[in-house]
Amino acid sequence: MDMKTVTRFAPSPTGFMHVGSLRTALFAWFVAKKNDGKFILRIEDTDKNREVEGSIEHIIKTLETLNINFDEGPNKPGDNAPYLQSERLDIYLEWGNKLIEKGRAYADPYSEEEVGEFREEAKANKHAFLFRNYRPENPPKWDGKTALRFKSDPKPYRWHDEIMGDLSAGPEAVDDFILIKADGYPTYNFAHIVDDMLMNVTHIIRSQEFIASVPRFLNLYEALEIEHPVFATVPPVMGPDGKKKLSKRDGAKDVLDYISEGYLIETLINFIASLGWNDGTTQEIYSVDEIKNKFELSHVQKSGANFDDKRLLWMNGAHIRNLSLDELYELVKDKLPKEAEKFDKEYKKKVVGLLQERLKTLNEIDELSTFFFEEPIVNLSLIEEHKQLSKEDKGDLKDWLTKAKETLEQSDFSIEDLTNKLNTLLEQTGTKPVVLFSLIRIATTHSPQSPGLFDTLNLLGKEKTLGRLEKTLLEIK
RNA sequence: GACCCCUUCGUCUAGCGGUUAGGAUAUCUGGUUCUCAUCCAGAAGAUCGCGGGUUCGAAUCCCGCAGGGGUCACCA
Repeated sequence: MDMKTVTRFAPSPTGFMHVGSLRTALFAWFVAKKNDGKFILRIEDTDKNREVEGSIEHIIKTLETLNINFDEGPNKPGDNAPYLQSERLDIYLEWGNKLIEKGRAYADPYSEEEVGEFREEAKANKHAFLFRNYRPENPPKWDGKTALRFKSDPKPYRWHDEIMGDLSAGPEAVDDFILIKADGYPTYNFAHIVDDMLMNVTHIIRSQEFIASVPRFLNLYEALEIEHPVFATVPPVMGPDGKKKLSKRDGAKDVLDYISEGYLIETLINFIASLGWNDGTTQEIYSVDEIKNKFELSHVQKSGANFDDKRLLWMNGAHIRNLSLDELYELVKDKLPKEAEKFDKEYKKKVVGLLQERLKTLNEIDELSTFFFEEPIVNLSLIEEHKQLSKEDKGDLKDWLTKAKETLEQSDFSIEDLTNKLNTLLEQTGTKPVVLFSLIRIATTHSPQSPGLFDTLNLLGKEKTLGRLEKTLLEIK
């Protein structure tokens, strides 16, 4: 018997993937890969009304962008094809008929409206609604034009969940539910059980909205005379207010948006995995491979976690700093200012190197590197609003800047020489570093922030530095 | 109305009968010749939701309660 671990991610094609759905996919992927198993992408498209066009492609694109590679899926057929439930209708019919033969399924003689009335009635009497209380005595033979309903065998259940632990529920949690809808499509409740069985899925990793349905699933597994896979229920990801599940309405966004905003794949995976999972140590920053190797369902938190984007931002900076210069350059080379294309790769790489420890997102490279590629517009307000420089006399400032220019004219612009000459100037002018260095820094970058002065001047080079100083001197009256 | 699950610094979390309740982030302070950031050092921040028990001893085990979340669809 093949005991290979098989997990699946089974989204419905109703839109993009957000943080919550990505986490479920990630955990399933980790379980498969850690155990050298198989990861399947299955699309649960059994509700035509809710389907959003293009979302299957979008989900696949998301998984591929994040390198969450599945072994089988709609565009990667294997032993278990097809992977769209809408293409497996004959399979569900076959298994539905088996249940009819066993006396465990029957044609639902009621219309949706009639069932709705039963429900209202139960609600009015403050009772829990159970369809089985309305179960028809002699249901008609099922002709496939009405709903096929499961004939439940109510009983209490105790079961184990790899994350939630030991769970239990009474017989009131077991009811007759629809297996196949009047339109011929199966419900999730039926289709996923049949598919997981046929695809040899060993672990069902799903979000917690299904936990209340497990007793009904257990009853169906029994009726089908099959063993159920390992269950693992992932807690919800909450919105920033911590009140409710993160939803699109509360600002949950497309995971791909984070990529286009300059977050790294590694950050996203590290961050989302850390929302509920840890390895018991104090480590915070993990590579994807590390998580894959260390991941354990038993170490997943039971309670919901808040999505805190400040922590995400910190983690992104940490991952950016862990990158080699070559890796970082490849990631940001297309995000540099337009003018950067006029410069050679070596220069651009040096700019990226100086900015690496300052980046929180990749996209910040544009704004932070502008003055390395474009001639800045002289901005004296940076001097006027400077804590120290604003206290100095304008004439003195002009004098010091002139002397700085004269000094730099003599420099070969190596970091060593720049350091020596500017430190000497510091003594000659009797100024403090905060005054002289800030002044030169602003006069050459006209930017509220930059890398260190010597690094900046060294990279800008003599010609540009002197040109900018001259331009600034002309503006100071 | 019924059923189920959850509850440790603001946030993410460690902890699984004996800890000064640890780490990270966020916040604040100081240092790193200049800004921003990094890095380093430090501060503050949790009566472990509340109330009972069991025990020599409980954040950890048991029972209530409260708060939060989820489910009760011909949606997944």
